[in-house]
Amino acid sequence: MKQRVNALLRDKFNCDVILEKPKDRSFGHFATPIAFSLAKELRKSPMAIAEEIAGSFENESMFSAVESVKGYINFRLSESFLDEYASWALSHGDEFGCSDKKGTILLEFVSANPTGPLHIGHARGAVYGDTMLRLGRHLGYDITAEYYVNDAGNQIDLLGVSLQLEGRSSLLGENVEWPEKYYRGEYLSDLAKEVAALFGEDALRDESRQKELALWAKDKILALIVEDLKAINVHFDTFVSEASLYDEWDRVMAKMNGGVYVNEGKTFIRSSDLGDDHDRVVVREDGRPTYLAGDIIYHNQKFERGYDDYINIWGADHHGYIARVKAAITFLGYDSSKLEVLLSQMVSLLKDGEPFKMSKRAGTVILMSDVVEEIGAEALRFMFASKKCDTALEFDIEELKRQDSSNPIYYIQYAHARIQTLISKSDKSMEEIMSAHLHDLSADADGLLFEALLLPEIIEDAFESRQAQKLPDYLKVLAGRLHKFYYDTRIIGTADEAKLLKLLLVVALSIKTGLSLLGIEAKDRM
RNA sequence: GCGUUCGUAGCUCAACUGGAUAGAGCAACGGACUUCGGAUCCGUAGGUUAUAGGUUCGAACCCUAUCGGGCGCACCA
Repeated sequence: MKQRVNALLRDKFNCDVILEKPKDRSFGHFATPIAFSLAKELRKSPMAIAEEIAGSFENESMFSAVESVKGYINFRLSESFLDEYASWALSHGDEFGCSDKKGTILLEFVSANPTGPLHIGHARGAVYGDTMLRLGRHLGYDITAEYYVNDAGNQIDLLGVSLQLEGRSSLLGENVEWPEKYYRGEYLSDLAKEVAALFGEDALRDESRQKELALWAKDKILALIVEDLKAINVHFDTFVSEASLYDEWDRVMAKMNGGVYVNEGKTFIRSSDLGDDHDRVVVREDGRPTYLAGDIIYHNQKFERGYDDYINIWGADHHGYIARVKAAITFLGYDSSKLEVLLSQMVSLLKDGEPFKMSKRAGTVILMSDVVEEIGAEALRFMFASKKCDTALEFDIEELKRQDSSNPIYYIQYAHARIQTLISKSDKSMEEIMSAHLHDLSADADGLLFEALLLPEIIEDAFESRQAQKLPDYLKVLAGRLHKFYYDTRIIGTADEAKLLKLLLVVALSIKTGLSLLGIEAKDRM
C-alpha cells in the first residue's frame, strides 16, 4: 500500500519522499512534510509549496483527497483503492504481506554453551532471533538458522569434572572437595545417574574418563536445549560444532596472510590494526587455541559457504568481541561489513524487588522451561518479542510467572476470536461477504480497515530495521481498534452486515498472520 | 580510569529514525445499553523527555558538558 503511494510520489519528485502516518487520522491516511525541505531550495514558503503540490494530485484515482495543512501534505486514499487492496489481501490469505525480497542470509543465534539447560536469559535471544527469521522468510529472504555449539575448551572440561563430582556426592554419598568453579543443578544429578547405569559407578571415579563423559554429556544437554527450544516453537536448520572445526586450522591460518604473528611462543592476531584495542592471543604458549581461534575458523567457514549476508545475535556482554571477529574476517579476505552483529541487552531479574543473580555454577538459575510451564510458550514469546532488544530489561520473577489477564496476548487473541464468532453467527455466505464492496465507511471503519491493511509495511519495517517489537506493538493497536469498533458498531442483522464482515475478515487476517510471525497461533475461540 | 550503551507518567514500555497537541498498558479513581462474548469499552488523574548549553523553520531524537544506571576492558567462554 505504502509502496504504491511511494512509487507515485517518487515519479513526481524524482526522489524518495518521507511518508508518515499522521497521529490524528482525521488528517488523512498518509502525510509528508516534504514542503519544509523544499522550501529552502525553492525560496518559497512551505505553505505555498504544499498548496501547489496538493493541487497537482486532483486527477489521481488512488486518492479521494490531497490537502495541504500548515505546510504538511495530507493524502486520503480512495475507497475504491482500499476495497481493491482489501480484496487482494483476502484472496492471498497466509501470503498477505509476503514480498519478493531476494538474498541468502545466515542467521546465527542462541548458541548457548551445551553445559546446561536454557535459562530465562537465553529466551530473549531465542525469541528475537526466531522472530527475525520468520519475518525475513515471510518477506522472501532465504535464511538459514544456525546454532554454534561451543563443545571445546575449558567449559567442557569443567562439565566432565562437575559431572563426576556430582555423581560421587549425590549418588555415592562421598565427601568431595568442590573446586572453585563447577556446574550444578538437577540436570547434572540426572545425568550422573545415567552415567552410573550406562558406564558403571567406576566411571564416576576414573579421572581419565572425564573427557569421554563430558563429550557424552554435552550431547545429552544439547538434546535438552533443542527440546526447550521446540517448546517455544524455535527450530534450527543447522548446528555447527566448534570441536569439529579445528581440522581446518592450518588451512585457515594460511589464509590469514599477515594477519597473525608469533611472539613469545604465542600466536597473535593483528586486530589492533583494524580498530581493536589490542592484538589478541589466538594460540597459547602450550598450543591450546583460545575461544577466538574457534570463531575465526567458524567465520571463515561461514563465508566459504557463500551467503549474501550474515547476522549474529549476541548477548550485549559480547560487544567488545565484535572488533576482533570483524578484523579476522577482513584478514581472511572477506567483506566484514556483510556481518551484522545484533546485540540483545541483558535481562536482569528481580525477586521481591531485590536484584536476583543467576548463576549456572551456583545452581540459582531460572530455567526457561519452568517459566514456560507457568505462563505458556505464547505469553513468553510475546513478552520478549514486545521489548526492543537494545534496552536492558528488568523482570520481576513473580510477575513473570503470574498468568495475568492483563497480558496483551489475550487482548489480541480475544479480538481474533470475536471476529470468528461474528462470522459464524452471520447468515451471510462467504461469497456474499467477499463480493461486498467497501464503500461509505464511517471514519472508524475506515481507520480500522487502513490499520489492518498496514501489515505488510509493518513486517518489512520490523525486519529491515531489525526491530521485531514493531509487530507486537502493531497487533496491540490493531486489536484495540477492533475492540472499540466492535463495541460501537452493531454488525449482525444490519444492512451493512456483509460489508462490515469483509472488513473484519481483513482484520482477522492481519492478526492471524502477525501472530504466526511471532510463532503464535491465533485462536478462534478462547 | 577507558570504551560502549541507555536515561521519557509511580511501574513496564512507545513515539513512524529531525516533524503536527510526547502516546499505550499496568497500578489508582469514576463510569458503560436488559443488545453480535464485560478477557471488552469510555472518562479522570499522572510530563520542565536526567540536567545545562548549542545546531534550525522544527529536537525526546543531532553536537558539547555534567549527573546517574547497565555491559565490556582475559592467554574464560
